[in-house]
Amino acid sequence: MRIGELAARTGASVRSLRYYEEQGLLRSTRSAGGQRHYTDAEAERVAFLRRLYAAGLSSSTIAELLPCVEAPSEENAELSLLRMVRERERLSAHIADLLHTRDALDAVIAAARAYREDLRTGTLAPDDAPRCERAPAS
Amino acid sequence: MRIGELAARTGASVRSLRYYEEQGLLRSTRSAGGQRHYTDAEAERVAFLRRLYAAGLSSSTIAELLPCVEAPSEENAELSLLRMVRERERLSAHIADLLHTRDALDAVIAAARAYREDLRTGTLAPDDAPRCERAPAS
DNA sequence: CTAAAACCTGACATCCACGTCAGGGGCAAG
DNA sequence: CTTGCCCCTGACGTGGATGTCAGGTTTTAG
Repeated sequence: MRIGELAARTGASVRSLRYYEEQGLLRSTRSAGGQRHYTDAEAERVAFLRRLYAAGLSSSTIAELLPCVEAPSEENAELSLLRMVRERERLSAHIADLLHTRDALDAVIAAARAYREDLRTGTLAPDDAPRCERAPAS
Repeated sequence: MRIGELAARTGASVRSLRYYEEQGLLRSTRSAGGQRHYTDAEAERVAFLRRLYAAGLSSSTIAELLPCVEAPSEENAELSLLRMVRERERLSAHIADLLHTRDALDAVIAAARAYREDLRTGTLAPDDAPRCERAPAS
């Protein structure tokens, strides 16, 4: 398939696909006229790349990991494995942080709801505003 | 405390703190000479802001949410609540996506480990490289 | 008092994953 | 051949959070 179809299938823009190639994350075969052609495998690769981007990995980090996926060998296997494990840890920490943040947001929301309830029932004492940013601890 | 100490305490750069203020996310009192002074409450605020930034919220989004935290009132309460709930959903979706990505990464790692094991035991068949990017489905 | 350290404003620089535009070709249908 | 559509390269624009520098002022330590 050509680049337009790959873009349509994966949801990445044409510009992005060329950018991925430029960064060494994606390959293509060229037609006689120079147009890029891809197989279904490349579509899967793009989906994988997009996941990694969404996980906050940068192009260069992804490029470091790809050798394993691409052409595993004795030389790079250990190094790639190490990097992947490290990225996995980073990702886990990030997820934990986001869960934490969501909890904080929940506390803010709960406080806001309680405040609204107080407004309705008229139980509001002066200066009794919810102090959301001091919600359940860090 | 002055801005340098606040920066040291929160891990944000001095530049960032001034930027937060510029965006209306942080306030300071000024000394006679014009220097910013902060209380412990501001340090907590900064920690809260950094959480929100880490969760992918932009300055403007945070600015939209802060009125609730800051000065809840009848007019903005409903709107802020709505926005917060929306951001909470966005955050949840993002977390789910990251968990998904971590699973994919785990699959890649497992494949790489298996490949390494094959190398050691010599059970490797030709062209038996792990195809990590085709790991357990999307 | 004086020097050093910290702070001020304002402005320009940077990074990164793209968007977008210009100017030009490939390629199938009619 | 022409029309239309998709594609090419190259280059500059963007946005958001932050780095960095210049030139000057305030605060603190000695």
